[in-house]
Amino acid sequence: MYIQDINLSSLFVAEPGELYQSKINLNQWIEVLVDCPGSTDLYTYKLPEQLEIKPGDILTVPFGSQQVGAIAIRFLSQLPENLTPEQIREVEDVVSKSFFPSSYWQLLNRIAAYYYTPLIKVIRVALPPGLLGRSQRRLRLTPLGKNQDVSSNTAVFMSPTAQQVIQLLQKTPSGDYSYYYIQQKIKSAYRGTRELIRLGLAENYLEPPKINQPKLQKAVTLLDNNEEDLTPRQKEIIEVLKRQGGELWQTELLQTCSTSTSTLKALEKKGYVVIEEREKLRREQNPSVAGDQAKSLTAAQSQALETIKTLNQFTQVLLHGVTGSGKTEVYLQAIAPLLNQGQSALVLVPEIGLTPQLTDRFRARFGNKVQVYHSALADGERYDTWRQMFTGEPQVVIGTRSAIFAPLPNLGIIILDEEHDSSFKQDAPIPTYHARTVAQWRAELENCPLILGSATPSLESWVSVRNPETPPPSPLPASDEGGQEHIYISLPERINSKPLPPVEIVDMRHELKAGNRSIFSRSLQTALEELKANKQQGILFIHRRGHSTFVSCRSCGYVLECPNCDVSLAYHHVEAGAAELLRCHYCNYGRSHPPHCPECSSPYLKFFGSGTQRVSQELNRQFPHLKLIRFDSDTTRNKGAHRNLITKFANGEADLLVGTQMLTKGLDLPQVTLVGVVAADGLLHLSDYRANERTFQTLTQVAGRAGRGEDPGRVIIQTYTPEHPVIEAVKTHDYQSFCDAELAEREALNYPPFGRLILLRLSSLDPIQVQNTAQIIATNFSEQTGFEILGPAPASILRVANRYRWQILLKFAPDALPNLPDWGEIRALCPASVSLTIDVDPINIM
DNA sequence: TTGAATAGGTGG
DNA sequence: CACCTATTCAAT
Repeated sequence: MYIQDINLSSLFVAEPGELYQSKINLNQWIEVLVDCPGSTDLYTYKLPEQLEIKPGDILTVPFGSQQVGAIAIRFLSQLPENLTPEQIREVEDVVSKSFFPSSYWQLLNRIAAYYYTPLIKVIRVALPPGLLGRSQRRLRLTPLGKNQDVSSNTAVFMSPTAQQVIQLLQKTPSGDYSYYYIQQKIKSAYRGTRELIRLGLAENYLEPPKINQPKLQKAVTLLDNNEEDLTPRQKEIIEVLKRQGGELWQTELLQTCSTSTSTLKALEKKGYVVIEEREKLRREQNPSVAGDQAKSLTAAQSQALETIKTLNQFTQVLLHGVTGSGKTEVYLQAIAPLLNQGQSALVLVPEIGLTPQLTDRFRARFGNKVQVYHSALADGERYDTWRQMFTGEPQVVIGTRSAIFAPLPNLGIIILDEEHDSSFKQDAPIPTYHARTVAQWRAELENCPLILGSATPSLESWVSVRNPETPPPSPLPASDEGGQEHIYISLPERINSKPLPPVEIVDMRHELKAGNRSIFSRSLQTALEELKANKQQGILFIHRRGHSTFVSCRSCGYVLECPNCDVSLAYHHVEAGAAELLRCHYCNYGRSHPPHCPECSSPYLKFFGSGTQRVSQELNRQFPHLKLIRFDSDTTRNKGAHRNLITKFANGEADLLVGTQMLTKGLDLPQVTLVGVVAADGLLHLSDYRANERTFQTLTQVAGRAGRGEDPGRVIIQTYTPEHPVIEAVKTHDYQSFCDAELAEREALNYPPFGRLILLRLSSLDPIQVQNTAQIIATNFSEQTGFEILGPAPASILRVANRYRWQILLKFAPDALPNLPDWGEIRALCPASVSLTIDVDPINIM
């Protein structure tokens, strides 16, 4: 059922020359992969006369009763035996003449095989959204239906379901919804819809796939001509055009000259200009940045740069640089010569919205050669950026996880910044790929270097350079020919010889004993007091957003819970006057905060646990003179909000930045001297095998925000378990000893990077059915050998958004290529109501 | 995904 | 048996 059945490796996507050849060879048919779950086979279509189609093109084809997206795979000169010409339909349209090089196809195939995902789904993540369109069955009201007043007794008689459907449709101005939506809203709606159609109140239609189109705009181009018969007004326009390099968008020209199209048309008639439609690239609007020059490097930086510059084939480099050691400058200078040689660079970062500073630096250095590509772009922008990459222009693409698929034809280098970050791993939907793993394959296929940069490398990357005899898991046999494949480069010091900030650990148990019941230790309080006096800035790190993590009744102990998930509701304090809100952080359910306990009616409801809001309130109370900015996913929801908040803070409009995880990622604010962690324990006590690693990384990263400028920094971490080895390691900035201890533990239990994991996630609305299915699958596994089975076990939060979740973890020995289960068979064990996701190399196993 | 076919259930 | 509803299957 998976793609191994189709041998696509021979599948070429052919070189340009061959294509015409093929056409002349009277290929009448083409095999395509259709974008439909559950159909991984190739389907044969007829090539229409008027369309020129080649393998690799993205198509629209009729499939059953609908139109779906498809990818052309290969020509066929003869029909397969089981098909007759009458059964074959014609390709509907060519959506995009894409032209992936063959290494790109190999990459997609490898991902499909490794992550047990149908190839079409891999293609879907690689393409910008809206290219693989599909038609939609919709229902709309006829004029008669729009004017039908159901409640009046003059109305046509109809059944209750039909009434429901027509009322739903009448609520929207267009009177138009998809069948799918109507069926979600109204149970057994199809009966009602049929009735409405019969009564002539509604009609059903097939909406053709909407596909992104290049945006066309009228452009005016100046032609060489002697300017004789021109009116003064026309001369003026020609002058403006000349000054702008002979070409302008019509709208802009009209605006600058405050003229009208008729004047332009007159000029066109006289043969001075041409007006024609040109493709306009939609790009994200960004404030322009001043240019800058390469900075001088420290000894360690130049050594790193020299090493990287000599690499001209696939090599994986771990660039381990402490926070503030200037990794970005090394990236910039490594990329510069490549661009001059006509090659492109791909830079992956954890979350682009969080790093406007990084993109700004790239823009300042490389100007418009920098393209930003990530899922938060508007579809049109994303599509245009993607198309633009095919041109082969040397460029730098900065993007998040999915940018690893950027179709750059001439890659000279791939860089993963903050490579330890877990947002490089996709949890859902499938393929559950890790951008680092994919980057390794891509760099290998493109034969270019891969730079993994981090102050706190993942144990996987660390092991791959430190113990070369234990290679990281890879479905490929390690190729030994030529050159060293893994290199370790260290930047052990901050630039300008700044020291790493000292880390003070505060034992909160002592604070309580000493009578301090505030959430801030005395030490942190003093530091906050001093902040304003010294005109310095600080960062406070809190593990959670919201106000309180749960609300409980003081009389009976009742905890307010989410009706859809097995978690307590978090309290969100909204602006004064607005309703107080309880919100579920898993399914986003919200309700108002009740005045009394729903259980015993006691009015004494108490908030427990502190989030960013609570801490902000507390700060305002205790330190009213400190101005603060809250920085979490509540306050940064809008586009550009990160940049605004950071700019405000950088301009000194606030003294303190209060926020969550986002603070740890790539902030470079020289004025920050103080970093406080309100409670380190919340991070530490998460029960999966990576909790230690993640805590170490987060704390080290957040600590690294302090003391990057002139003034020395300091870090205060509050905890109830100061003796914890991770806390100790953070205190001494000792990555090495943390690693040694952690690796020993992982090795003993065969956890990654020493063993491989595959997690099966099962979920269903029916609690009994998931549990049974999980049991059946696990039993089925137990007959096989070569791996260990952990579970089945309920997920740590059994129910999320009303779905019950169970999981089975498979652990494989490090060396043995496991006898993998037959996933088709496993899937067959799942009833339709239970969904199964296979997560290869899972990171989140909660 | 969706429409068609089919199997299973219910009331007349 | 007619009618309704849920489930399964095929699609080039």
